[in-house]
Amino acid sequence: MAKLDARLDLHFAALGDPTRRAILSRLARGPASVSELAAPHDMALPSFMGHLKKLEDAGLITTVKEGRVRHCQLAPDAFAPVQDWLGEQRALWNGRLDRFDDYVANLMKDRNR
Amino acid sequence: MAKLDARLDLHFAALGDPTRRAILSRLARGPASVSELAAPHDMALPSFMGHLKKLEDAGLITTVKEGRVRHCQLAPDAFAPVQDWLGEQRALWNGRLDRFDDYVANLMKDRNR
DNA sequence: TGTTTAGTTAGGCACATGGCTAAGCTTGAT
DNA sequence: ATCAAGCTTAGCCATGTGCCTAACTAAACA
Repeated sequence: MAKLDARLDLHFAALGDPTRRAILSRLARGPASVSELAAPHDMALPSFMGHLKKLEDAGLITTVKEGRVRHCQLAPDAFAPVQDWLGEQRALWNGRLDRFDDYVANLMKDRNR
Repeated sequence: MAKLDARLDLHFAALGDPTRRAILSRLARGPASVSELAAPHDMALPSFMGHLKKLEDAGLITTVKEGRVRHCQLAPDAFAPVQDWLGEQRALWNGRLDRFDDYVANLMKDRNR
């Protein structure tokens, strides 16, 4: 669980920045080089690379260097951990509702006695 | 778009911390007071309150003070913005957006420059 | 009325984050 | 052999984050 936690930390932290979400949206349309990705963002290249590094550290994208160009693409199943966590929360919430139903059911039973 | 962006920033940033995710998991089981929530976390109360504040600022939880006790609960549809964003990404990935949507997205990108 | 309980406010410290410039290093083109 | 393109490294700065302690306020209780 602790390992998963650390991964989720990186995932959510990476997603908590509009520049990085924009990069992901761009990559969802297809792979691109660093400078292609950087072009629409009014930011010095080293700053931009910092964002790419966080996305890669989080496992959201993968990059390969070919010659002097680095190609980037979305990682397969990039959002699976986030989806899974949301699913868990949903399950907890539903469990709560189930218990609430039980509670109400019991109340009714008691009342009818 | 800019407003949604800011909201997503807060959401994801709030989720990017294990303490705060634990709070949400606890609240998914039902409402609780501040000290009930804080009990399992080995942390000074002011530090813990900082986490609660971020969750509330992000709109993930709501709190009400009754007497000297502050009651906390999950906000209704707390995760909707995150779910929506993930849905969008999925749609992009699946290439489900038609040309008009693409056209609008590009327009907006240009406008924001 | 005095004490305990439950938060809150104030302030401080260490480290992370997000931005910059300047300089360096491969690779591809001329 | 030289120059340009495409990163990459190094180092700096301002601000934000996450934690702490100490002192405070406002209920609830005895």
